[in-house]
Amino acid sequence: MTSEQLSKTLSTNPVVIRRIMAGLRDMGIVRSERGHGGGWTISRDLATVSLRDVYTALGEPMVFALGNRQEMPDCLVEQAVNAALDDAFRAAEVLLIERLGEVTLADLAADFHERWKQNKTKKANPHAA
Amino acid sequence: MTSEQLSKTLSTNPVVIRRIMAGLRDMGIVRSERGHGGGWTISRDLATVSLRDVYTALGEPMVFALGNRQEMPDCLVEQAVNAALDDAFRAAEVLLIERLGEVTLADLAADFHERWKQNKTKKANPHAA
DNA sequence: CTTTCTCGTAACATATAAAGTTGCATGAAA
DNA sequence: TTTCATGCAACTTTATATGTTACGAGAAAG
Repeated sequence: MTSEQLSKTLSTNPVVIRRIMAGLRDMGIVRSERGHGGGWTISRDLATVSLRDVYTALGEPMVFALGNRQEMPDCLVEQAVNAALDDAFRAAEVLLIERLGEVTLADLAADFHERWKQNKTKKANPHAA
Repeated sequence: MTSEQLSKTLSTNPVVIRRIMAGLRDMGIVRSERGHGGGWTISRDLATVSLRDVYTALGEPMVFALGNRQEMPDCLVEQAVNAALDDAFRAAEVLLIERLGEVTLADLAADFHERWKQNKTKKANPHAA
């Protein structure tokens, strides 16, 4: 698919798509081709790509909205608070990334197909139990 | 202390202090008094207040910077991704909050005093091992 | 009872970062 | 050589958190 097509599907802008896909391309998850007939193609078996890989490809963006704080403040109170929060945040982040590593894009595809079937059934029989 | 004093200590604005302290007050962690000689006082034993209580008092702000997404999108792909992410995020959040519940303000105070002593020693003997 | 000091709160302003946009260069196929 | 695509830099817009101003209300001091 082209960035143009993807951006319409996702209600955004082709350049935004390219920005995001660039990370995935550098990790070898997708490939891009220029020129006529070009666009984006998947270049790996979906079963070999985990959400953790995607997270890494996207530059490991900040996981937490909280705790966007100074690394080594002079304030001793702040230091004490940071030490406590760092422990907790680090533990939570480790668990999160571990979980992301357990889900592959193939899993997501399977889940999607499941939902797709459910959806068709529901549309045919809107009032079924 | 007054909001004015606190705001100077924390390099911010008195109104910001009041906004934040309002949550702590509603949870009974601090008390505010108006008028001459008023200000903020701690109203509970620090050993009975955990970081989790503070988190709750602050209105349980969003923990994660990622996944700021629609609850039940029409897009089945988005649904599948959300389901996977929700699992992971929920697990991480549970762990984080559990950890926050294990740290009391008294713990932080003790840690602060430890740092304070260290700091004094270092100032007296800057080149000690 | 008037002044002074404080919080409470709403409304407004500013700053920052994420998202979106424009423009143009580069490469590839028709 | 025209058309279609990505690559990339620079700029604009938008959203949100933070900071600010203004004023009302309560409480103590004089």
